[in-house]
Amino acid sequence: MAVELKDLTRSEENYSQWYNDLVVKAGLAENSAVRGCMVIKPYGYAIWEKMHDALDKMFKQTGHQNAYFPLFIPKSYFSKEAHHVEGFAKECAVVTHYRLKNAPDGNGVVVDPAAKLEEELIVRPTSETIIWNTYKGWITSYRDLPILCNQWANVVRWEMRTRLFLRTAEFLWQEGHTAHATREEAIAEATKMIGVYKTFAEEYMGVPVVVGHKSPNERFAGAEDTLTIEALMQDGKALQSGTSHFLGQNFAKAFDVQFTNKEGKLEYVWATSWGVSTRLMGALIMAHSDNNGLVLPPKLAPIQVVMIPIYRGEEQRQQAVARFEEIARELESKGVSVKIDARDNVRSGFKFAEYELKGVPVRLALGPRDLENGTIELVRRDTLEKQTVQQEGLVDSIVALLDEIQHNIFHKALAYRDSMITRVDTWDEFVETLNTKGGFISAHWDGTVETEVAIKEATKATIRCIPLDAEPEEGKCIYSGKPSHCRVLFARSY
RNA sequence: CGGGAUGUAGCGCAGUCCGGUUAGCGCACCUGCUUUGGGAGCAGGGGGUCACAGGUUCGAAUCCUGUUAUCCCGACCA
Repeated sequence: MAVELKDLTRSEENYSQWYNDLVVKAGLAENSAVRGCMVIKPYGYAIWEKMHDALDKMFKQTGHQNAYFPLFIPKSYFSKEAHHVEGFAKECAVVTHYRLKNAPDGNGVVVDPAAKLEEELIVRPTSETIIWNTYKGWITSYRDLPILCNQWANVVRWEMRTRLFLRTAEFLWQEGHTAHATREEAIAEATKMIGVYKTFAEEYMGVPVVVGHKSPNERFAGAEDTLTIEALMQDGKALQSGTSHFLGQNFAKAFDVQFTNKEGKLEYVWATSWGVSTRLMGALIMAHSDNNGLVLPPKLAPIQVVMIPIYRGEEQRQQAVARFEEIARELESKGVSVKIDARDNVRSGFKFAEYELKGVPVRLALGPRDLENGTIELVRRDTLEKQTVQQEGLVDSIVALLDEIQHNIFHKALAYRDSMITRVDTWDEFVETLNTKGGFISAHWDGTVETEVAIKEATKATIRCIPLDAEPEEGKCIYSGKPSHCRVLFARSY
């Protein structure tokens, strides 16, 4: 059971190895035997469930309802929106047959050629097409609008290279799909939902994000505008953590979804879609972890407080556990999730290390010395500070401490992120910053795809976003020298 | 699909160049005793189709040929 993280400096090339090691050893996930797919283990799934629950609540508070649409999308639906197909065609898993039969040579089974599907089915890489095909039947009048649906589902994108949580062939996500009577309303919806993501990332995950527009080149296939939240990982690379798309009337036109407006005229419906995925788990892990393992924000920690009895002999063990049970009941009554680890087959030091690896925010240890003195040992995961405190008033101070840890984790990440946004005005500086410091680079861009692509080819850096709060500022494009009206954020990214 | 590498116990590896005892080490696992306030110690034990197939040889983890799988770097991407 012993686990040991390689003590790697996180700014180096082996960051990805370190990340992988951490994910596996903390018991979050592992690669499965199926190519590019991942097994999410119970502890990792518990964190995802916390994310799911918090997000789901936020969606409902903003008026959305959950629904469910098919996993399989007929190829013909898929091809109706030209940009959309183009964007996803290269990474689709396709179902061509519906039956197997015993192999003629008696060795296992083979695909039955007689069971070829007349029309192939695409395993959804995203559900716009199947949903808009369905919405067509739901919408005839302005009275049917808006439709505000969300779906929790798995999707499949056959990526060339995969990485636990960050890019797997199959991943879990939610996708919201809304239909509106006006352009303005749809834009407001897309903006509202990227705001929900920002709130979630910052207040629950403790991960600061920049909200902005994607450049046309990075836009979702089939969208008129893509809004994104961009987070920064500790190795200085950016991670697109959630997107919200204003789809215009593209899908309504592709699927012929029209409604009669108040004036009795036919109009195409306006659409949005928005999603976040298990990739958020990757963001959570990479934004906060240290060389002792995960650091989980209390709001997403499956176990917020772990209690480890210190003892010699069964009698002392029972005494410590009994006291812990009292404290646990009190904590639970205040909504704190606790675990008493009374295992007798590993030593306490092992447990300390294990819960640090798993990122449990607060750890309590209680032994004979404490029982005598009315004290208890308390360690917070974010700073690893250890203190011996009075048992009296413990529960209230833990509740307050969890808040403080949540706050501290976010502000630490925020300070780092802010220190990693560099304003740059020349190409040399741009390249230099990218290669030595990393992080976000705030620079002028002439607004053309050619320049964006050229910069990407030269440096691997892409425009992460055009921040929503970007101040208008006259300047010259970092690459072409042509005039620019505001700064955009560049970074190398996952 | 290009370039590079690797398949030896559950995991991580040595051994391969230069063929030769019963294939080895660390971790994990099992048993016992002692331990228990930061990843325990000692003793004993179990676990192998050396990726697969063929070839060379008295003899192959080691040499040759083919196959296959995985990983890394590109292209692709939430």
